[in-house]
Amino acid sequence: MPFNSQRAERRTDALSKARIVEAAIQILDADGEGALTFRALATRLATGSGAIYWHVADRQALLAAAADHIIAGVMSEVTMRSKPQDAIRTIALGAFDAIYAHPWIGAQLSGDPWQHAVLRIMESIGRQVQLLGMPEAALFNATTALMNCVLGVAAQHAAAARLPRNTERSAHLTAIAEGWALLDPLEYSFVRRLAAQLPGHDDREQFLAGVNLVLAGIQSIWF
Amino acid sequence: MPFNSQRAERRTDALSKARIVEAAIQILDADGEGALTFRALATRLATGSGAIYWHVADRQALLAAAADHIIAGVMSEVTMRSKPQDAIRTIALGAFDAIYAHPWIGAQLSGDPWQHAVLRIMESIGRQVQLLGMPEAALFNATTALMNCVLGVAAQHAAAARLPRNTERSAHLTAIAEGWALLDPLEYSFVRRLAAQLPGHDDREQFLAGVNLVLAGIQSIWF
DNA sequence: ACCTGAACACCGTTCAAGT
DNA sequence: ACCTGAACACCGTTCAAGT
Repeated sequence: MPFNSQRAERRTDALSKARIVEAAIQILDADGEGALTFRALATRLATGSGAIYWHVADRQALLAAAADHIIAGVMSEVTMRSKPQDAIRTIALGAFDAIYAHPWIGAQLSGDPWQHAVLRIMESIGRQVQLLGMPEAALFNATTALMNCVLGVAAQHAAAARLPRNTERSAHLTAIAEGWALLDPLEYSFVRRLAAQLPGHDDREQFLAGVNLVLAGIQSIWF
Repeated sequence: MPFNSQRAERRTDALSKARIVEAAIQILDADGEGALTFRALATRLATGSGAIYWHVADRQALLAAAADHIIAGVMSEVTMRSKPQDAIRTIALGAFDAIYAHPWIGAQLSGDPWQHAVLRIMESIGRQVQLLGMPEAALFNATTALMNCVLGVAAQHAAAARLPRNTERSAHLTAIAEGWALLDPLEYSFVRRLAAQLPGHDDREQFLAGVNLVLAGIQSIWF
């Protein structure tokens, strides 16, 4: 019993949205999106599965909160002193690294680009786009185009996010590469040509090239 | 009994992958991705739920086949006589229209960008990019950037795809707009500025502007 | 206010049994 | 070869009952 009943006794192990989200992230990182069940989560938190619903609306909200928690951390770390183009690259790479480190975020972001985590990224990027000083109507287009780079990598990692572990994920990638090699050489000449380039290819570099391509487009259209 | 036993008697209602995919598309179009269950599909096909597994590996393969069926139709309709930039716009708009008409395709494409339907689009776009005559190493970047536009709209429609009907989808959009209006004006100044622009905004035009932005970037970097 | 955990209403997938 | 449909092993979510 607390001797001061005005300040509620808070047990260290009391349930809270923050603790639930933290546990969810651990499960997601360790075993992928499929492993996040309310039963598994309840077991990890040593509680009943129904208790989670007191703090979180449903599974979708839980995933959104988990993604938002990580994206919020990444976006708050980004400090801006450089010129807008560099800042945009930094923000985009921050999002890329978050998706790369937590593939389930890829599935989550690309599965619902209206969720809070995506808005956070868009706000960060959009502010820098504003600084470029283009006409109002163009802001939307430019920011969306940059967001597409982020949603693109998000999608690329979405499928892998459902697999449980890194070892199985690399197997998944080689399976994809093999699938490409089996495509009809005439009907899929271009894809096969890309497939040949795939082994020595750096995801992050490729992502940055995409961002730079959009930035170049912005530059050439409005400046 | 067929009087000619060499040519197999084919009952009009015989099960086949094509018929299954067709029925699946009807369900998906009518009631969204959530409505596509093997039980519902079996009922519509007047068969047992297990029978479907004889023709389709699993639910994921069924969705991929459904998406591929529609994308294949769209891509084969695209005839190319114009210059590559125009052809790219035509292909991209074809993909856009398919996603717009069948939002579940959005969820499907963005959920797994290594599936066949996506490769189809990439092949079509990539061939035109080749015609632009840029260096080999740049082909990958340019095509991926254009694919990002497609995956971007795909993602934008992914969330709506889970809702059942058009009426509920428009309610979903206004709910999103209201959510944006409630965001902290200081922390989300940019997003709120965009939200104001949202009502009089044309998705298709916006999409095309994104494609043009990337095309302009390609032009300015390599030509 | 917050937590418990059994119960409900579903799923995808499998498989012995049929034709 | 192809189909049937009950059975299995799960889910998310609810809710009466507890503290």
